[in-house]
Amino acid sequence: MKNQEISKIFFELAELYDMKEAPFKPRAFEKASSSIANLEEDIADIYKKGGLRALENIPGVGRGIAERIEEYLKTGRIKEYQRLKRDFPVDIAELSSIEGIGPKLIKVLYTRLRIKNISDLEKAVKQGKLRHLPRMGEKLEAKIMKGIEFKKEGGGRFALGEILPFAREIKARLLKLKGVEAVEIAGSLRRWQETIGDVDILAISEDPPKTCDYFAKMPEVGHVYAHGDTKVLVRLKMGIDADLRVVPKESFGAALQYFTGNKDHNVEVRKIAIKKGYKLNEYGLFKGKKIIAARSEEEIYEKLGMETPPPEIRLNDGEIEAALKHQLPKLIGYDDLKGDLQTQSDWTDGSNSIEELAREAEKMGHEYIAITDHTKSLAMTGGSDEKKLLRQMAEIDKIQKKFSKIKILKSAEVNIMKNGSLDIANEVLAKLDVVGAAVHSLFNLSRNEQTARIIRAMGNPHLDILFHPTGRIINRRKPYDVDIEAVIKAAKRTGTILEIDAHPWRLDLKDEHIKMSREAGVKMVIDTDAHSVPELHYLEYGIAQARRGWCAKKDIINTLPLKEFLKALKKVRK
DNA sequence: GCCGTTTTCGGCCCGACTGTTTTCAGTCG
Repeated sequence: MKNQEISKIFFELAELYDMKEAPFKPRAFEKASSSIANLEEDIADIYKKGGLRALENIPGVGRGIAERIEEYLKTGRIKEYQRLKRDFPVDIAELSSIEGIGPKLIKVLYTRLRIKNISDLEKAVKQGKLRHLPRMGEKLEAKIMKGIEFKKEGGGRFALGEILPFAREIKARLLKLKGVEAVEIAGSLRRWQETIGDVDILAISEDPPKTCDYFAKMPEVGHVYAHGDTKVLVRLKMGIDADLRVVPKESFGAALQYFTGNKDHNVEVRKIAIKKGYKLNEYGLFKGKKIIAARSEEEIYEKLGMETPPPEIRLNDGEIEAALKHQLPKLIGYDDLKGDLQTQSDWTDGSNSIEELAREAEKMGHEYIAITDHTKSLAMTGGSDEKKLLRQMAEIDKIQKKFSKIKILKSAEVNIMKNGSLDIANEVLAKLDVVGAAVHSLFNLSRNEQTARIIRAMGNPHLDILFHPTGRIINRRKPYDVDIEAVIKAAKRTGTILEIDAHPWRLDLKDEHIKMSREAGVKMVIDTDAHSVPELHYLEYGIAQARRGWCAKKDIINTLPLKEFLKALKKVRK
């Protein structure tokens, strides 16, 4: 797949044209670069199928850039890039990944000091050479050294689940400060993105400088990049950056709007404002100097003739068009689920008893909880064989007597074998209330084999739900190679439900697959994959994921009350 | 170089902070 190579070349072209102070071109290449990096499909396939015309359908790609892509696919290079690169034979992408280094500095670094990469840069910094460059001094030199160190530490993006609880704690602490009226978490956290690059927090305060001071001096802070009266930028010791913006009460909605959408969403919304003769910034929607709307997000979007898109979908991925037409879907709500369908008890690798899990689920207001312990071929977890499963079912009958408000569903997370068979006999599966199955082995099968294996399992009339359909673990394990479109088609054909695994390390299906499933008319469930009582509260991550996939309540089967839920399973069970 | 309810030319998102300046360029989000 050449997407990343091509994306990198366009990123460097953007920087190269920035060095030349070319107007607008840099932004055009930048946009094309990020748009190509985010493509799901192999760009070579797009070209093969539809030629230049198809390439031009990629956002930010016009005739000119399409031709450059064609050139690269045909010859393995782009002449314009090679020509420009002759003047700056520098690893531009690497250098600009360092905080504080942009195209102008890269240019000076090379022309004056022949710095080509991070290791050259590090040497020069250590020799104190940077401070003598124009508009440079000791402080900037130190800042760059810091940037190099951070880069070496890795940094990168964190899983949502690692950061959200932490951000909520900071929010709670800020709210306790005197004079602080409101605090909201914005940015990618408010959008519930599966990985988070930094933490954005907004506050209303009677004393902005004091609130900023508090933030800059929190014990978690490792380094302060910037500390003004209304804005603080820090690096937390855990390795993620965090910003605080203190904004006036009158413009809180505008600030929230400004700091929630991803960049593309915001740019589009601001363009709509301009078309209507307005200007939109973090202080409000303006006509000339006059404020038209600022207090709430809703009034801003309304003045722009739009519905307010839920934060989770503010990505310029179709939501703006839908909002302009007043055709945004009504997304599933955070209180809409009636039960959990994947939980592991201490019968296998969970750490709590069935009763403890059921008790907590009941407290959360669930109508049902499925106990889905692993099965025998997952030996390391003490997975159940048929006998153990039957024993567990009898045990659940006993435990059920202690509960009146919640139904404990007999279930299992059955293993899908290499050939696509399930590792529990059909006679026993037939006795369960609901059956889930998943791949836990042989992640390296070829795409064809893996896909065929999973589709064969879905053909089993006893299998209701395919758990974590792609097997990925965020930041740790890539999904196995599987044709997800084929899986979705098979789900439709066989009436198999696809899982949205809410566990913050999994979030599997991911948003675009959820969107595809929904469009194909495939039903889904959201469940926690909890291995302990606290993890039963992970549901919110799954709901957010479903919202990011534009799901309505009706797309998700476990929004149904118990009876209807059971009716929605495969016919063999009815 | 891209793009189109301003539609094939003439626009292109916007502001805070810093460091090095004596009015602003560069970077970032």
